[in-house]
Amino acid sequence: MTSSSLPSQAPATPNSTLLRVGDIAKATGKTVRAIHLYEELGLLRPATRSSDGFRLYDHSAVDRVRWIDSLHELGFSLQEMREVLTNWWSADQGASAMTNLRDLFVRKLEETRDLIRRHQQLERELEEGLRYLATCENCAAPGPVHECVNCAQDHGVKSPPPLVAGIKTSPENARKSSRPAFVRVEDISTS
Amino acid sequence: MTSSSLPSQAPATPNSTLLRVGDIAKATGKTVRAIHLYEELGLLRPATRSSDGFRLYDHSAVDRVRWIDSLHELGFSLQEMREVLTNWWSADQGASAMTNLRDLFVRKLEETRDLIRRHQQLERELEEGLRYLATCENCAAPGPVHECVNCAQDHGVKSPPPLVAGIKTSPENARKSSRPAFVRVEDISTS
DNA sequence: CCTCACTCTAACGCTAGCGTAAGGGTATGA
DNA sequence: TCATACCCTTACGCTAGCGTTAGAGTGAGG
Repeated sequence: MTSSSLPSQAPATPNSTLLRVGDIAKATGKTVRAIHLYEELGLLRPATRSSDGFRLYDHSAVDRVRWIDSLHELGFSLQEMREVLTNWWSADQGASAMTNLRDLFVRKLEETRDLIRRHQQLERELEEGLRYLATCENCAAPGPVHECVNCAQDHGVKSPPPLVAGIKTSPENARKSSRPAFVRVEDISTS
Repeated sequence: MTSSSLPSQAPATPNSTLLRVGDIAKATGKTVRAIHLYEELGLLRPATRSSDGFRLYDHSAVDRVRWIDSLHELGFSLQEMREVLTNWWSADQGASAMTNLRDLFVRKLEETRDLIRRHQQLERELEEGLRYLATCENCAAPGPVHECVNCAQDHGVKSPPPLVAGIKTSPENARKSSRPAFVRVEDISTS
């Protein structure tokens, strides 16, 4: 397919340790467009340009892009990342830059842990839903799906877990907002 | 401020168990606009309308909105939720509907666990970053921030963790894509 | 020599999930 | 009687993070 170890097609420049944008893209799994965007937003800059205008990066650019990716997963926006960078490099003393960064990390660590807790909660709800649905295997009154709303089966719990209850309520809610939709008031369960 | 226990301002209809869109909004923390959107997308439908055209919901609508919220946190798009609903209600037999739902839950459970693992990884990286930065406290050579790139301090690890390395590489990357930017090739660390 | 693979800049397009405004109606309470 | 608090529909606006043309240049291999 493509030449094995060379940067791309050509060494591109005497200094063969430089990478072109496509190389960065392949190395990081991003698209060329994304790399360009990061540059536009001030997150990344080629070390230099080749004579014909190609962007040339050194290897640290790969680290930078991976850094961007990690922070993105941490919920940072690209703008926030730019603030982190300018914040760091605008501090004249390393000590204060370090302190800022540490505070940021502490905040994000808390947020991350919070997010993990919320997802663990959702994990439990899914498990609960599955346990509930498992008892449908031996349903005492198999029938059309709309009868599941008034299910009398013993599912081991008082009421269906949220993730199941949300579905079973109010049948036929689908249908993309057409005419006013009329429903007889008597049909409404008076709860 | 607002009337205490009444649906809103008025009972709105003989059947006092019905809720208006504002009530649903307050009960779920969503905005009225969001509720309307859910309806447009076929995720929710008022049980009926009042004589003057107001949407009137029964209490199960609150469950439905909470359900939407949970699934949203699980990474579902509103479109996907609609598919889940139509999928459920279009199955004529409860058994097959249940099987579909269970498969979906299983898939999402895996995804959720995966996501938790990824965030735990990020959590570790943050902690690692903090441990690294902590050793900056007793920096042997305090100075301007750009010297941190060649830090000779013993941080207890061979190389700075990714979240720190990504920042320290290539200084001054900020500056919103202006002129071509020239850099002397000799300045590039040949890694 | 021609074609392919790669690059450039500039700029419009797109999805999601609402926000927000415009223009108009109803009902409650001071 | 008026102000206030709800509600309605329609429809354009907005942010993020790229995707996707368009139009043009460069170097290498066959």
